[in-house]
Amino acid sequence: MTSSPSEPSGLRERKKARTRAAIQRHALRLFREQGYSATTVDQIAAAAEISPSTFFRYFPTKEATVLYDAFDPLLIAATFAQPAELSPLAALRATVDIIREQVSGEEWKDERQRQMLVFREPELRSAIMDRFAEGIELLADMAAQRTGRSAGDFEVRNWAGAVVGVVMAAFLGAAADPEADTLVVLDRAVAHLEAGLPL
Amino acid sequence: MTSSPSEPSGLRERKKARTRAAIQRHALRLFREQGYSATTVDQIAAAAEISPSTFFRYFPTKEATVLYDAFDPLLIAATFAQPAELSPLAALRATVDIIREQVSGEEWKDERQRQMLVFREPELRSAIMDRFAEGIELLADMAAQRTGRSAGDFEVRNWAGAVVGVVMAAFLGAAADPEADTLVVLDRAVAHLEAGLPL
DNA sequence: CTCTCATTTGGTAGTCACTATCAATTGGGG
DNA sequence: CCCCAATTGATAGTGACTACCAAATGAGAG
Repeated sequence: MTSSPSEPSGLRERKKARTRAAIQRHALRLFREQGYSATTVDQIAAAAEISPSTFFRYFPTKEATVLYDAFDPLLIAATFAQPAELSPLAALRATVDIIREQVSGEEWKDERQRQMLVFREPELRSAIMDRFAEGIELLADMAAQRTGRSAGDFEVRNWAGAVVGVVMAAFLGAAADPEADTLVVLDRAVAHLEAGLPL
Repeated sequence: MTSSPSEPSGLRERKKARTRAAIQRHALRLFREQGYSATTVDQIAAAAEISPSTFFRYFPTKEATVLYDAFDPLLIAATFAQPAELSPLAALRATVDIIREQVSGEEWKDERQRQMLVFREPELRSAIMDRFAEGIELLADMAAQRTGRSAGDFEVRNWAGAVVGVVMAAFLGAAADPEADTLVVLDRAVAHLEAGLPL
């Protein structure tokens, strides 16, 4: 993985990337050690050896250091890339499988840490919940495309809401249990939804 | 310390209730007139003729002035009060009907205003999304009670997630459309979910 | 009716996230 | 080697929110 858009690759860019990574690393470490709200931006900046001003040039908010999800764009791209003949739910399931294959154990361990932090800290949780709301739009678009309906269609949006809700419950549940495997929980959740949510 | 709950008593309590209502009223008015983030707590306090210190004695945060939902406890109580033989979804539908009957047109108009504000303002939206997450627990409890399962049961929680997701989508959709009737949208959403979310 | 006491209030000072701005530094191309 | 543009740090604010203290006030006791 080099660079996504044009061809930047100067020494300058590499330094920026390193600074960004350092900020994020120290932020996560401090959050883990002292808790999220007990950690100030100044502390993070000091640990990363930059000025507080510079911190805000790399991240718009303190939240953003934890909230940025590297897998999110990957996940979205993978979902849209699934063969058109798959049903929306089948496309989703295929996406979960892709993540399982492509993400290394090490990466996933870090991601789990991040998830537990985000879903437990109230301040962070409300922020991530908002992203779930955005997820409804995304899923509605995907389902609309796959079924030939409009993205504004009530049933499409309602379906997307249900899927997001089920995913939310899965993440919330997985975050509460340190032993849980998010992907397995996600699989069960989709399967149960597909079966019509029998109780 | 004689009695804490349900004290209808003195002039002191009435004044407090009036102050609280005044803060909320002026806050909502200012938010509507100038926007949420452009309104400062000091402005609200000035409008309500109290000091900023006093503002925070009545509301823990600026958000709280809009976020408190008077119908929420009513709704919860009504749901749990439904006959035990109703299925969880039937109990939910019955609850929506109760709201429709019990809430006056005037109250509902105010509530609609509040909903549109909360679901459109990003800062407020993330806060309300968090309450939806809490809603999962609530619904899981309700469904667990009604089906004789445990509240921690995976399928119960997954079902609750789907319901909350569908309600989220309904509110989000209704907030985006000034003409929409939230309760009607809610009815359609539950019906569609009950039908197994066909696309 | 008045005295006392607990509650309520306003004011002051401080912390922290975040914004705006400006001067100094630094990397890179010519 | 030098100049330009990007990057940085420092300074000064704003606004939400907390901690604290001292003045005002309602309510019950005498």
